Amino acid sequence: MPGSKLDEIDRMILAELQADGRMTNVELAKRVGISAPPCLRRVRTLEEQGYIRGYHADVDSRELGFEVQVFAMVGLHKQAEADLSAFEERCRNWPLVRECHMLNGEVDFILKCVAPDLRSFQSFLTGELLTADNVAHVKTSLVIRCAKDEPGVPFDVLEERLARDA
Amino acid sequence: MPGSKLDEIDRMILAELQADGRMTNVELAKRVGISAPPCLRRVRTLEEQGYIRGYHADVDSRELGFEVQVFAMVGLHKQAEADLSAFEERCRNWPLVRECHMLNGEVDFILKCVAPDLRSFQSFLTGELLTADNVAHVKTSLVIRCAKDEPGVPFDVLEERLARDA
DNA sequence: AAAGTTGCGCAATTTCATTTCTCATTCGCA
DNA sequence: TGCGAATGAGAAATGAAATTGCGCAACTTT
Repeated sequence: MPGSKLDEIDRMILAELQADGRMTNVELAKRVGISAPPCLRRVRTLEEQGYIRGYHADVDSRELGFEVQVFAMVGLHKQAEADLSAFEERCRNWPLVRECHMLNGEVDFILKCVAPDLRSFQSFLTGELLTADNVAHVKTSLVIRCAKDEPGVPFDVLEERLARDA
Repeated sequence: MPGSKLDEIDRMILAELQADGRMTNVELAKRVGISAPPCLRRVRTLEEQGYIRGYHADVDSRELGFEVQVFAMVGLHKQAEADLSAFEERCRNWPLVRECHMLNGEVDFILKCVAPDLRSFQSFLTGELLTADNVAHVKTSLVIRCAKDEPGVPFDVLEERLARDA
């Protein structure tokens, strides 16, 4: 069933695959201490139950010519659900917007954007984002450098917490 | 050599592996239209040259009990390089901080944090972040919901751009 | 305590990854 | 124009991994 609890081995599997998504199943099985077939069954189950959403290569966007990363804080005029959804849908259709999170507080959304250069970002900003319907104000901040970028779950914190609650 | 330009096939490989990092090499080769051995060689080369930084399972942190996501805007008192680096190093050692980006403008850093619940985030905020050396002010925003989360490169934009420049 | 359920490991089969060779194309250079 | 050398593709072979089927043991449930 969806929601059935994970045991120690499942969490180890998730941690290993988060760290290296292309690990072979036999290597994974060795690391978590069971044989390959049950290990593969567990992985499939974790995928079906949604614990694993997918696997992705981590591609260096700067190497590919996307030199610019920007965080954009967006405020809307109206915040009825229909307005919020409409803006989210627009974000999903803007390829330069890679993330769109709705926030509490004065700012309604934060967007993480990429662009080949400052010029094309400005073009997107003035031509698309600022002129989009219902957008009240946008404050942008250029990313100077990135000190840490590890999307995912801090499994060490999770284990601590489980140990404490036990 | 590092820096040698990518051709059409290389970009297709990157796009495919970004979309599905566990694709088998034969499937990948079929999709990009070459045979398996040269395809594997290209993948290895892309890895060595740093175009591919790694592969990761996309694990659902909410399913694992991390209910809370927060963006934290951090300002420091002093911004000499040593001060900036020191703060970055601290971020790398905080497991709840998953991303740390240095920004231009009034805010010095933006952090993306996760936590099991609000209480443990508040505890981190007051006990660690706010009391850390050189931290002047922190403004936090809770993530209400996430409309888009697709880290990586918009390959459609890349291809457009290459077609235009050609 | 018997029956059902769950999950493991072993063994066999299919599929894939990886290496090795050979061949075609391209480019520099005489 | 023609001769290597280099680059990169495909074909075949080999070894490793993924996947399936099955039996067994432990734990629940009744």
